[in-house]
Amino acid sequence: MPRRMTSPAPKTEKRRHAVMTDVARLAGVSYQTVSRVLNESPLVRGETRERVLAAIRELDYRPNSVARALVTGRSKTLGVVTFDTKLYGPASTLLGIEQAAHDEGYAVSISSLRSLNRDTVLAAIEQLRDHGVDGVAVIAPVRAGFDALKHVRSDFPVVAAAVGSTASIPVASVDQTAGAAAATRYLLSLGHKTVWHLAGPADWTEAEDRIQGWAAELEAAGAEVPDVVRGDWTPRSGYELGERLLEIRELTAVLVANDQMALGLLRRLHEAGRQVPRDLSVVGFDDIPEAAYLTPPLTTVRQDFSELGKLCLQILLRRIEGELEPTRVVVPPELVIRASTGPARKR
Amino acid sequence: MPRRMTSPAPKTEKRRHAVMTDVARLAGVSYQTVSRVLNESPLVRGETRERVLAAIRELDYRPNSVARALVTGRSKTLGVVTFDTKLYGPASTLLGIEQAAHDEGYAVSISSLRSLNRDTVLAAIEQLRDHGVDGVAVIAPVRAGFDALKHVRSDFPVVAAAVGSTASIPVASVDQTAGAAAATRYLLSLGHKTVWHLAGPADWTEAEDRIQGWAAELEAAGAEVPDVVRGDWTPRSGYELGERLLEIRELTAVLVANDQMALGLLRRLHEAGRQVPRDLSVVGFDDIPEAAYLTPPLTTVRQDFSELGKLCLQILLRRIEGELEPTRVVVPPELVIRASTGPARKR
DNA sequence: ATACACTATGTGAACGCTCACAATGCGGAA
DNA sequence: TTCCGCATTGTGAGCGTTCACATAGTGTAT
Repeated sequence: MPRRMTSPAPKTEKRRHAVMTDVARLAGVSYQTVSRVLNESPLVRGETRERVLAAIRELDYRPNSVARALVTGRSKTLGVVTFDTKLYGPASTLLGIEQAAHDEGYAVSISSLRSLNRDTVLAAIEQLRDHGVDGVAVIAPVRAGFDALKHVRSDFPVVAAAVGSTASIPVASVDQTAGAAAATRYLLSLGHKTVWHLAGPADWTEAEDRIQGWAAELEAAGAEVPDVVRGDWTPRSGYELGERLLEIRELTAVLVANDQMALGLLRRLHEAGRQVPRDLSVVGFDDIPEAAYLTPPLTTVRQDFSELGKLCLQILLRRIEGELEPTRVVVPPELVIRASTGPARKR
Repeated sequence: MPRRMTSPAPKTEKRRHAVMTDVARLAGVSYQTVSRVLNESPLVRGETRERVLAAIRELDYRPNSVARALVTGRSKTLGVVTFDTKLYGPASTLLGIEQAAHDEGYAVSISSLRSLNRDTVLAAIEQLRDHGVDGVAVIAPVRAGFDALKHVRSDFPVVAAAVGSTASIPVASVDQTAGAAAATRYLLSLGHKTVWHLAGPADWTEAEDRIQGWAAELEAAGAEVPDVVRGDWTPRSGYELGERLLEIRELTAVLVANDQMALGLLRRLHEAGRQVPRDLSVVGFDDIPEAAYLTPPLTTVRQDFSELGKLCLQILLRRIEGELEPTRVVVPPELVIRASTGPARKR
């Protein structure tokens, strides 16, 4: 029985790693019995099990998950496709998914995109699949990413995190519309005639959802719906677009689509000598850790990203188990009132 | 030759996935020739290669990396152990490693710790190893994490990112000492008698390195070395410890160990009516995207985390290739001067 | 011609595990 | 006693690759 490395052992090389046969031999059973113990089969006599477990401990045996994956077709590994993990939202969602996955005994492979379009998302999913993952979660809250998911072969489990609202694919998301509406409602309740909106990029579905919630709330209140101003999520864009907002005479309240832009805007307003919230109220979105310590502390809509990640994972696991219908789960956001909002100033 | 799923096919289930034998059959060669084509062996006639490639395309054949991993013992997957990926530094480093790894054809499995000590780090590494990764990078810039690495069996490739300076293990790090020294030197050059330091937790090696750089620079300049004040990296702690700093009469300049704490401190100073930089100069560390848009824009020490990630990966790959001696690489930081620093005020 | 070095391709085995089924031993019902 | 069923264990095969070696084919120095 010629092994790859035959008996005339070349170096003092110690046995790389114990395998199932080694354990079986030491315990005086067959490899199959070892396998049964490992898989917690009830068909093993208590005493035998003990003997096997002892052998496992003695040899410091670790099951080879690659071999197991080969035969079972399940790797107990999940893939996550992300974009721009420096952003607080994606980073937190990833973390949520990852920790939930580990709790369920899954490893997590990530693939972070540099550019985001249908092809890159699709390619990343395929690559993960080739690496043997059992399913993939996509944190790509742009329309392109969401389109991509429709093109994944339907027998491969995929979920989307925080992708927009109109989808035929399984999705976990924060209710952006409700969040934006709540913030808008709050500002109106403070006496503001209307609320401006510094939005995110048009291809981000969550940006669109926020616009929708904001506009709907204004309309419901009979308030004017101003044109949206588009930023790109960065503090820089908030700063630069502050310029534009400063020109608007009647501006008394602005809903900003994320905290980072709000931060840039706050800076610009400060430079222009505008007082927040005396002259102008500002609401952000996300509740980044910094939000409470800005000047002034930022009123914002908190998103529970780790909850989102958890739910996302649950959906994915169910799909892996074979559930077919696309589940959709929504996490409610929460308005956190701090010091950047106040009553409308007298005109 | 009984296959698992025999000819009396149960459902209209189409063939799950083409395998090498299918390609071989279609191309009229043996599976081994297909393997050779896949592995770019020169021992294949051009015409044969073409035929095989055509068959691969036609069947949409994808090599099964799990099977390959089983036989080669290489999975082309790397593991990354991280802590608190919501923090800007770790998140960015992870991103750097991940993207560099993908460029090299490696997949990346992550494991993010909830608590950080020797056992959790070790357990995470083992778990990744059990899942078949070829090597592991640890982003755990605390002493405990670094201790853990010394206990990993030496035949398994491991690198540390940004772990402190005294190590017998392969490490890529930013030169914290130099960064802190540069910032301190700059403040002294502005005429400040000495510089206070709001440091990070004592078990973080980068916190200690920064303290060391700061203290050394003060000593070199013959300046008094005040007691350090300890924060925990959060904006909250910067805010709360601001209280303590406010009591110090002679305080004119403070070096804060990261931007988030600096942000909290700035907030506290603002509340207390202290003007930055007129009354007090503040320098941060990291250059988070928000730093330029704080009030005032923060002078800080920029760390190139993605470069760090890249280097980290290179070291890891070299180890996987069999390099033995622990390489150590250092990335220089950069002092970014903005508006939170200025000349010392008259006492 | 005969051997000798290639080149190009094929065959058998192994990686470490799980699945399907066979084999063994035992107690109790017939 | 004889047979059946059940609990327990073992055997053979196969997952989809790659590695090591064997074989066939071609040209060329001897």
